Amino acid sequence: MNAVEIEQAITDLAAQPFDPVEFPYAFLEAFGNKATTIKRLRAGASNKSDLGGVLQTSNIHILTCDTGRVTQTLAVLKASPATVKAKAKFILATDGTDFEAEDLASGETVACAYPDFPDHFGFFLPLAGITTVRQISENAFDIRATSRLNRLYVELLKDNPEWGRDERRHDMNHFMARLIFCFFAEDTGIFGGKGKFTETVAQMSARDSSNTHEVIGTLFLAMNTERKDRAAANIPRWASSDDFPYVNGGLFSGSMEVPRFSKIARSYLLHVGGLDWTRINPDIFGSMIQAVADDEERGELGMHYTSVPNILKVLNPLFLDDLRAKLEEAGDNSRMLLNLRKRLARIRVFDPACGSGNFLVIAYKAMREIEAEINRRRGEPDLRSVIPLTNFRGIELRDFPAEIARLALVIAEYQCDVLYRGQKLALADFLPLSNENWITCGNALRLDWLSICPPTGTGVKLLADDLFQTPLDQTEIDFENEGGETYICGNPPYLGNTWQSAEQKAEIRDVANGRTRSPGFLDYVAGWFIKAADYIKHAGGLAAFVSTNSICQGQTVPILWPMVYSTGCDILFAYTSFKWANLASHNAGVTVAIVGIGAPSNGLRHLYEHQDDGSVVLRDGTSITPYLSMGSPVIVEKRNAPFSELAVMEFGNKPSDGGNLLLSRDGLQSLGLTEKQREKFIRRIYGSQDFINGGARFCIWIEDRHLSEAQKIQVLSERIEAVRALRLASPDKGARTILAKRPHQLKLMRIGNTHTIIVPSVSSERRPYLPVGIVDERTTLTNLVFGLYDAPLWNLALIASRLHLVWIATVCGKLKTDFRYSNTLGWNTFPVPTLTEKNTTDLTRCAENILLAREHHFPATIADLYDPDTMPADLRAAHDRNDEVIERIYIGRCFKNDTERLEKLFELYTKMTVNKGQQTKVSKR
DNA sequence: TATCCGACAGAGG
DNA sequence: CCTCTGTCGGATA
Repeated sequence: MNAVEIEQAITDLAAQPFDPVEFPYAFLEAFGNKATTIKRLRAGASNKSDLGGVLQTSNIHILTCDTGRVTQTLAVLKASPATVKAKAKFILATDGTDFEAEDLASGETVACAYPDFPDHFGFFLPLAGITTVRQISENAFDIRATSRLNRLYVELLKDNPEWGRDERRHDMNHFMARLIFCFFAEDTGIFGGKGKFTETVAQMSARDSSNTHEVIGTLFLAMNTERKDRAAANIPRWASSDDFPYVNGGLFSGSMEVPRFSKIARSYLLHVGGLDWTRINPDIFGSMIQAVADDEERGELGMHYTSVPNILKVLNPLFLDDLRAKLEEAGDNSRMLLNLRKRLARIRVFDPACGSGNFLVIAYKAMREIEAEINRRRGEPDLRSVIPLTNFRGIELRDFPAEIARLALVIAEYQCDVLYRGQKLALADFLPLSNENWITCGNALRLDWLSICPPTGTGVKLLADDLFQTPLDQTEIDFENEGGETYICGNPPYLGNTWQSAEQKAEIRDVANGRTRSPGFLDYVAGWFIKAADYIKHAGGLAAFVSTNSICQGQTVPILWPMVYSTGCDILFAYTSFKWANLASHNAGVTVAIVGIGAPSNGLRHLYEHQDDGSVVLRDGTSITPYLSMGSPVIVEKRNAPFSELAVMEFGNKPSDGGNLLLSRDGLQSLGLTEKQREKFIRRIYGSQDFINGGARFCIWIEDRHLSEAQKIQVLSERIEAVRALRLASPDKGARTILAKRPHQLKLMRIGNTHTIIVPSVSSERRPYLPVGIVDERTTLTNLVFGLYDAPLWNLALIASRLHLVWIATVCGKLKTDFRYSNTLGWNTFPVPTLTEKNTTDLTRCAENILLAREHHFPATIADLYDPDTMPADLRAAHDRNDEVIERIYIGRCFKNDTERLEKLFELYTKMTVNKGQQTKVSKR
């Protein structure tokens, strides 16, 4: 169960009549305990209570009691030896009127009226195993609001199905945004009297809900009508009082239609309104409720939000750090403080993938904080903010988040005013809302950013080819940015090339606009980097995005980065790969990097390197490579053949067999072949898994000349036919046309004559060396490993070196942060000095020693042997020796560290690409 | 034809 | 459940 589901469950529980016997079980069930767990507690088997209550080991001790004895009961629970013995985290006592609980670890307590205990659900979330993310209990309000709005939304769509169709979705979303505004406004004093909106709806609408939509519609109309015009508009007195001011700002203009409310929907509405909306966090809340309007995402309601610290990883280096440094520098100098304030007023923040606006909101809040400090130092604490909300611009594809983004900014502005200037001044300046809409709903890759975020005073015209896509009113909004700065930021969508729609591919191709031959390889997020670079070329500014880390790896680098560099942009700062946490259940954790680009300046570049232990180390330097390492930008292009005398490395066999040609050990047994048949028709096959963890797989291996003989064996011919059928049905043209004609074989039929050196394509980053090994002439490879067929052993020594690992880790792609080997990107590009005969002899011996050391530990697997915590000393020594021999060949001594290794490799690579010119095609065996 | 990638995916503790 | 670590096959050039 996720937090939203739990909130719903305990809200339901609190609404039911109190049953002292059932309550403990119902409470535990609401927190996601399984029926069987509850059953065992009921039966008493796992109930450790010594007081007649319910005590779940390592969780909670619950005791219901007679009226008026709650406090005493809690004390009894605390004193109970069973509570300690069962390591309970919480104790809870209630009589159905009062409710008290204590978190025994922190000593924090909750005491409230029984019906209000769901307000404290965040307190109990550890019961559901939700402890890892602190934020969720800190933002309990946002989850409750999300949960209740979701119920309302779903209920309304049930009653008004036509509002769920595409053409009415916007109306529905706009309606929800209006409601949220009203809930916020009624609790923050913007409307007269706390809870005035909800109260009015409750009073004026019939209990049977028949006229709820009319009451709400009337209130909306009032908020869209200036006082002086209300009489003429026939607005009834109850809606036209001072309690409901003129709001507008586009929020209450447009269609005034309100969906019809069932009785249930009406009660949900009143329920949502009952929350204390002053506690809303516009940044968190916004991204949580996005899912409300998304049919596919609704199952993970409240699970997707970007954490504030992660957003600051973008915003701080982008411009906030600099502003704070200037504030520091200004000290109490009134003139400098004034200049800084003037600068703040002209800063624009532009998020071209703004979602519900959390980057914008956080940037806005941070700037207000700086402004407030300036005003404090200048003795002007009451001064109206000079930071215009309209300078926080966004583009969002989805309608509902776009609505919410603007609302979130409006709420943030009000909250900042209250915080820094006081409630009274905040109220005085709040209404009416500005009429402009600074959040554009549309496709950021199709819209012209220069017209949505136009640089003023530079005379840049709209780009003609995008003009037709741009809503005209966007270009008419004045920016208060004369002579100001623009900062582009955000977390755009990532989508690998395999998963993009034709539409999305076309967008990327159009954005690249002929500047690369291979736009088809780019991740969708690359479009934002290219557009940002183009924007900066015309209008200046800086940009930083959270991005899948793959844009700084492997094949993407030579496609994307030359394009960005050609606009005159450079990487100014970056965060290296880290896991981007959200709470979605099946989310394995996407690995991201943050990259900031802009016109080069003389200033230092900042590289924030994530270390293995989770800490971040900041390194300053003059240049950052597109692989996010320190150093001048070298770009490694893939090659079809190695430099110099390295052996040829080939891709493994792709089965494309639907499991018919590959066999487990058991599968092989069950074929029931004779010894002779096995000799002829079966080979061992290795994938990465098989090699690293020591599995055993086999494959059916039928040479063309043995085909007719194989077909006489029924088990084989059945499998061959199954493969033929599968390949004929494949969406892959190659599989249908070529592979289906030889269904008795894997895609390739490569196998060594004497031996094969193999390298797994993906392996854990924890290992200190790349796993590489050697297999015999009866063993072939899947497409998950690379093979050097019959290659001299010294090649293995090179692959097993620290030097090679550093190269692969830098220039190849990654799967999350794990090593992903590539022959074209990593092996064929690996720079090696010319090797003498003595060199190869020495290296061969090193390779043999490594293999021998491994054999001493038979039957340990590669995974066992190369576990950094338990790697055997003799194997480590063999590798040390190997590294020493290799590094002497490179520079006559050992390298000091990986940084030096990489520098040398890039230097050699640059030399070799210049000397060798274009690669020479080497014929394959 | 060869091969890079995955807002992942599936196994295991 | 959360942690760990590499399958599999489509899309590309």
